[in-house]
Amino acid sequence: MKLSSSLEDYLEAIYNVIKVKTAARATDIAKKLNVANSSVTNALQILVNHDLINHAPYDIITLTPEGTRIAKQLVWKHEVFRDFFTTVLAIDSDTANQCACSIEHIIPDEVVERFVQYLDFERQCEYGGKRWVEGFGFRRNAVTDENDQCEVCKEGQEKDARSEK
Amino acid sequence: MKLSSSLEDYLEAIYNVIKVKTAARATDIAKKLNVANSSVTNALQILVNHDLINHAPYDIITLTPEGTRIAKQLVWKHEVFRDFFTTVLAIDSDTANQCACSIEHIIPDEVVERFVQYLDFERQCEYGGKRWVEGFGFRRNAVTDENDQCEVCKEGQEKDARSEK
DNA sequence: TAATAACTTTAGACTAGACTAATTTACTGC
DNA sequence: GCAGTAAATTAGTCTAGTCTAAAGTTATTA
Repeated sequence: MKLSSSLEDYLEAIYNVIKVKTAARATDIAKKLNVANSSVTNALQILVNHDLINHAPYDIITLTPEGTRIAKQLVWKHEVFRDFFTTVLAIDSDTANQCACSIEHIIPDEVVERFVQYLDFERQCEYGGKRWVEGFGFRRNAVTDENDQCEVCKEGQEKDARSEK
Repeated sequence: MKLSSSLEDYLEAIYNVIKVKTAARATDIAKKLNVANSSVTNALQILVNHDLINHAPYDIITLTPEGTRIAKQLVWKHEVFRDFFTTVLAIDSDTANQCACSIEHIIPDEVVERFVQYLDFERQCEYGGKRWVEGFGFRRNAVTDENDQCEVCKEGQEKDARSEK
């Protein structure tokens, strides 16, 4: 039962509103997603049919366990991508969020896992960490001359040379 | 004049067919994109209206200069992402292509540029290159113990220690 | 408690993009 | 040069997702 990007957006928005307000109203979602109220009503009915939310007409909106599970997964993906874009690629936070928001519906779980592992490594690895350039992200601006070698490479090579003596 | 993902797919498919066959036919595109012939006809009319392809009914399909420009850009994005997924994250080539195919319509140019810079660095940097694990991609499996340090980090530290003596 | 405001839903229209079935056109081999 | 086949187009249908406008429901407050 694969949800469309659009329905995933609704579900995620509901989750995010509930995190702050304990229960969501249609208007909250409409504002958040910048769509008409009637579009929300429409989406809610579908999500109810899929047993992802609890919602009677004119009533508040809450998530079912399954809805919560899926929403959390979406939020997780969103955060992983936002993180990757800002931390590794040093993309500004608005663009990073926008990109995350669209690709989170597309990239399969296994691939997101790889992003997580990669991010973890970057954070744990001494050498990786050292190469992080404030405001530019991991390594992005690190290649500084025509020799195709960054400062860290050169340092490394010098050390290699010394330690091989 | 932003094209939809779907129209971009058609344009890219046309480009790829033309690369091999000098001119494309509707059936080629239909097979490539796995859609009905009539869907292709439909898309072609829109692309003609946008001056991205040359095509008279029942005739062959070629790209206009503008169409070529856009198609090339799409192919470029596709390749950058495929590269990133296979080379850095060590995703299998099918999945990598699928992911590339969907996010190429979404990620803005500036962000793709960052991916390129990142890939370039990974290829140029001695230390980065050394950490590439065959079959697992750059660094992915490099963190091997509870000390949160990979082999390369340790090596590096040992060298640091020796060279500081 | 009645009026009003705010919210929600319904009804109906529209668009993009796909499909099938029927028709039209172009090509190929005799 | 014509018959048969392959390809392309047209016509019409369907779905998902959006919208506006109107009507219905709930909540607030005088």
